[in-house]
Amino acid sequence: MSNDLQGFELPLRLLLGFRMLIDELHEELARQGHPEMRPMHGFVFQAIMRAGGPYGTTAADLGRALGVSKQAAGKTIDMLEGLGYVRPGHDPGDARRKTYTLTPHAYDALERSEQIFDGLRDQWAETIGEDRLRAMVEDLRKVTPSDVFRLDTPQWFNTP
Amino acid sequence: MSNDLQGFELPLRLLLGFRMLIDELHEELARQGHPEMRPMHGFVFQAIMRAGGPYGTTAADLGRALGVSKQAAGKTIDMLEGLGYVRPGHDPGDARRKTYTLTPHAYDALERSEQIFDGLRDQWAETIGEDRLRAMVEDLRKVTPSDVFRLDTPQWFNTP
DNA sequence: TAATGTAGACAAGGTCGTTGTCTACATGGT
DNA sequence: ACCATGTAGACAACGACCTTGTCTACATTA
Repeated sequence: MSNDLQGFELPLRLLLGFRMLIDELHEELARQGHPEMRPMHGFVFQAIMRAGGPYGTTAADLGRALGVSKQAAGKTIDMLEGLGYVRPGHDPGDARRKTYTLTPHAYDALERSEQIFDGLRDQWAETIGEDRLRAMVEDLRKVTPSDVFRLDTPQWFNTP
Repeated sequence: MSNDLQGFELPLRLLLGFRMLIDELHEELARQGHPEMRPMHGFVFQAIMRAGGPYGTTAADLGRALGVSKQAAGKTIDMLEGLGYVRPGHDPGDARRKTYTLTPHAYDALERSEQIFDGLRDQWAETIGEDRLRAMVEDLRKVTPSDVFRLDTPQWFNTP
């Protein structure tokens, strides 16, 4: 390998780096009591924490945050509810809204993810150096948008 | 934004960096006569060049290279043939093999992609410095696998 | 109070992947 | 030379997940 890639190498390495981290995260999460979590779910949890109002997030909120239809977001929520990661509530100020909030089980997954990511970060720092890793993140911040959550990424690979 | 991300930031920035580059690539490719190309196709082209034998690549070859079934790979090839990016041939040494090779139109897309990526790379270098960009790629090489092509990435987001 | 907009439920359909089956051809051991 | 085994490709059924469209209940604003 590593032949006539040139300009292709930068994007490819970025994707590979991402996939490695996420794959190792989920291997470890599976060992720690979260075998059903999918790569997508981490993003969904973040979106549920951010997108909704004070009483939680609705399917419509989530759909907008993730760039998918409210129906698709609703199905994701159904699955997460089945897995025990979200639970339904309601908004006392608006009888239409069927809100969802993260359960302790979801927060457990988030905390463990945080720790696992920290461990992986340390591994990278050992390999390339703490200063270089810090520089990488800093540089990436400069060339990527700050409004972060727009995750229609799965099918995005197959768009026009 | 940029609040309680911590360990999440590294993978997130890697993904965002990847998406930015690929999105800008395809915007520009669309302007340059390739509006039907999808993010996935670049990987498929690479795989078609690498995976097959001297007479071209079969659907089964492509499926193995991409980590999908031969049927799925076959459908992708059908689409690419419809778009004029691959054309069928045959392997004189094996009558079963229905091979495909890239057309000049596909090579045109690859050359333009190369140029566009170079331009984007230059933009990044202006923002963060040529040396820092070089360091980033170098460092990513150290922490990512060298056998690069395994692109079942789309649905990968939604695996167990 | 009436017009307009949004949440959620339900249904139909599309895209793209999967597995399973069948036939034609290749290959390697006997 | 022959036969068992394996693989390529065509065809079909099916499943996961997304979409659009429609309908009703509730909110909001003129």
